[in-house]
Amino acid sequence: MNIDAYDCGSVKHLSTLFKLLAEPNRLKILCSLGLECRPVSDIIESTELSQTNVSFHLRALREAGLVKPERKGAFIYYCLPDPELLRLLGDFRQWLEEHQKEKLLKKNMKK
Amino acid sequence: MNIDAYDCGSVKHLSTLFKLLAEPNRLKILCSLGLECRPVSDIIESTELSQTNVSFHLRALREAGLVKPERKGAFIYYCLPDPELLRLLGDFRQWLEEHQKEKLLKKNMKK
DNA sequence: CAATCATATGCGTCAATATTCATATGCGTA
DNA sequence: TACGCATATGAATATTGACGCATATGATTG
Repeated sequence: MNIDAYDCGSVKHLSTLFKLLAEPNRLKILCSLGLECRPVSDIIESTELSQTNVSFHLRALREAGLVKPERKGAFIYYCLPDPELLRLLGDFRQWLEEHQKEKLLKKNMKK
Repeated sequence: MNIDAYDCGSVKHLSTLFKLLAEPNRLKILCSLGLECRPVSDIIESTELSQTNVSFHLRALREAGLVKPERKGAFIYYCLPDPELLRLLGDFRQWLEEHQKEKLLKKNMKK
């Protein structure tokens, strides 16, 4: 690997994390949770996904520790154990917005 | 969508970005570039991937605007148009390290 | 122009992942 | 206990994405 290559740490672990975040419905779920804890039924309603599908994605997020389940009676509430993740998502979102402005700018300038 | 749901902006665009970053070899390429501009042959050498494969991933990154090609004679140099992306990767990496110490991502790591 | 080097692209294949349907499990209440 | 609601899981299918091979394109040099 090249001398001044940037150290991304464990590429494998990073990509595992990104893979989880790369699924639109999983992102939707994370965003619909926000900083609150919500029962699965809420998530199903706000994301408009099938129960099976929500459960499937929640499992992936849960096993990765990105969401934490907590039983309350018949319901299971899910929440983010670390809201810092939302900040990171926000950073990316902001970068993306700026980045796309530039891209549009370049496109328009060429014509 | 719920009232206090977190606004992740366009989930579709975000997930497209994460999908690009979720591929280990693409991450490798980005990291091997670092802040420098390098010809494809360099990338092939430092990542130890096949020429076809590097070209394949470079195309994806290029079309998303994550890398920028620049012809110099027979060579095509690639670089990050915005080094800020490396900072974001670094943030994630750091977040990951802190959470690794706890119990996060335990199952996905074994692979 | 021919030969060669650097890089890109079309195509086929294979593996991984998302989605649905049907069904199971766990909890609260009558 | 039996029943209904909330959530999870297994099997089957559909979709996506990575990779290699062969070949094409575009630039350099003789």
